[in-house]
Amino acid sequence: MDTRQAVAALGALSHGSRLAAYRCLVQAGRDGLSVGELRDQLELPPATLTAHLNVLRAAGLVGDERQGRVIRVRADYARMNALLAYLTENCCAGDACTPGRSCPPKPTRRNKR
Amino acid sequence: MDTRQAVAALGALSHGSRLAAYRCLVQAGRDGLSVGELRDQLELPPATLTAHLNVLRAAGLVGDERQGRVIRVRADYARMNALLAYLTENCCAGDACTPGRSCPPKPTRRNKR
DNA sequence: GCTATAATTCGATTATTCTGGAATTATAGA
DNA sequence: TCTATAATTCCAGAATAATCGAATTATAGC
Repeated sequence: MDTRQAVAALGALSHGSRLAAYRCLVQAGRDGLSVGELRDQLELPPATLTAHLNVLRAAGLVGDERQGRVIRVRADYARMNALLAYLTENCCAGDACTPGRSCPPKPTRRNKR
Repeated sequence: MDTRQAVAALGALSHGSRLAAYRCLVQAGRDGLSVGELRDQLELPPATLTAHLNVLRAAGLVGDERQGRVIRVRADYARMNALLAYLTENCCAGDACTPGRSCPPKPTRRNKR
């Protein structure tokens, strides 16, 4: 995972509704949830939920599969692991921190966020 | 760490410049860096850097101490550990995930983000 | 083809964040 | 006290994100 992807993943999770959605999906396990089930849990209007899901999708944190009329959404565990690994490697805390990494070059003008 | 704090921390890190700043501070270790040193590394205008630092401060990810004219900024490792713990506990990935947690109640109207 | 249901995209509005120049505050040293 | 330096706050404009009703697309079943 590179910095760009980490920023996208962090941004995707930095919203109460999206974090809640992601947690529901993690808790739901391998089968995930349909969009409708998620909607019942989170009580969001359809367009709003879709917008949030699109952010999570773009960040690669969830994947989905159409099953007939229903779209089943799943947490992408590998992605979350990659994010945790990124944070641990690059932003790790306390005594276990490995020094010696160079300060990253400044981000490119576009897409800092 | 509660959800509110996690959202704040994730939001603080979800920006290229702030993530870069935080990484510089982690890499700098216990002594941290002065704001001026950070400015040299990141090449940001003073007001912009201060604004970003204020976000990191509000999220509790960095702390600072005035030393004469200079303000020395340090990464708060405990906070990052708490964030990693939060993500691991609530959004953990793959086979090690502990099921059985309940889907969180929907966030309050104000301050979802 | 028709109807019903699931979910999305479209489009417009509102809210929030980002950015950075200029003015301000804080401190050190002469 | 005066000057210089460090960093901040203030403020406004630009950019981006959030929200969600209405229209649209996709699919199933008859």
